[in-house]
Amino acid sequence: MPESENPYCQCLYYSANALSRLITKMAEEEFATTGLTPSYAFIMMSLNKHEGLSPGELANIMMLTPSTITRLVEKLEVKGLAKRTFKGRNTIIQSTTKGKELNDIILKAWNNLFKRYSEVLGENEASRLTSALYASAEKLNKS
Amino acid sequence: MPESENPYCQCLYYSANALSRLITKMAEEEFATTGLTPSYAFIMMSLNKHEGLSPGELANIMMLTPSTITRLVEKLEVKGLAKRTFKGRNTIIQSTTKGKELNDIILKAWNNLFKRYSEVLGENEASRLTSALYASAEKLNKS
DNA sequence: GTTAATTATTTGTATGTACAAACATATTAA
DNA sequence: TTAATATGTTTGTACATACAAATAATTAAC
Repeated sequence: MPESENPYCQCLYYSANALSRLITKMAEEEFATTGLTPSYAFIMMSLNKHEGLSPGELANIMMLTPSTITRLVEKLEVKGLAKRTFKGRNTIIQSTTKGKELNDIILKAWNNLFKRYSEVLGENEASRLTSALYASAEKLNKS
Repeated sequence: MPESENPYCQCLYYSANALSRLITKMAEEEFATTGLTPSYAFIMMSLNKHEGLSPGELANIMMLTPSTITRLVEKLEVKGLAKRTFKGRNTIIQSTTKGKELNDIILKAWNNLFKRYSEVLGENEASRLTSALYASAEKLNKS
């Protein structure tokens, strides 16, 4: 639909969600090689980078809520990619051997995703858009 | 988290989704006065503007799938805000009197949403970001 | 040292969204 | 005119995510 015909195109809520759905679909396609959907893949990347993270830390990194992290990690445990150890009121989440073995494939998929949307949007435009999005998310997060 | 510390801030998937969740939350707060969540409010605005839309048309306007539209409209029917009439394989969705009465409140909420995020991001920056998002969504949609 | 307040995590429940399959109708081709 | 194909919509099912409440554990206050 051409911009002039869409009454919602000047609404940040509408446009941000439209883009989010499209890029999520593309990410799902690219991460399919890993057997994971993007959220899970991002958590695995974090766990493979840092040896032991709490749900709270992971929630911060991912900009998700702790309860969502719990839900996602439960499923990674079932797949044998992550494990939790409970210590008092704290939980430590770690990648398993199987999880670490996945890392290269995940990074490759992530890179393919980057290349794919950069081809559609142009590398500079994609980069500019991403920075602007992240900066705005930071501002909204703090407001 | 400062940009330099976040390894995902240069990923469009990550940033777009982070922003999407934040702006959706803000929109939910602003549209709360209407008794509707943002998606429903947008559908009502469309129905109040065009006298009779098919699920397919509505899906196009909203950049959602027809099945999602069916689901949303079913609930608007339960609330007495919309009604469907079936004609052959086609469906026509219309706003009810009760739905039309909501229009002013919805438009006011939408305007408040605009003002609120413009205050946080700056009106120019918000406007630029929205245009860039919409343009990119269009490109991805066609690719 | 016991009580109160705070913090970290998980659970119950709800919601928006999509995909694939199922229907139902319309259109085209033989 | 029947058979084959295409189109529009709805249903079954699944998933990521969040909120509010429940747990559990730590820290602070008296």
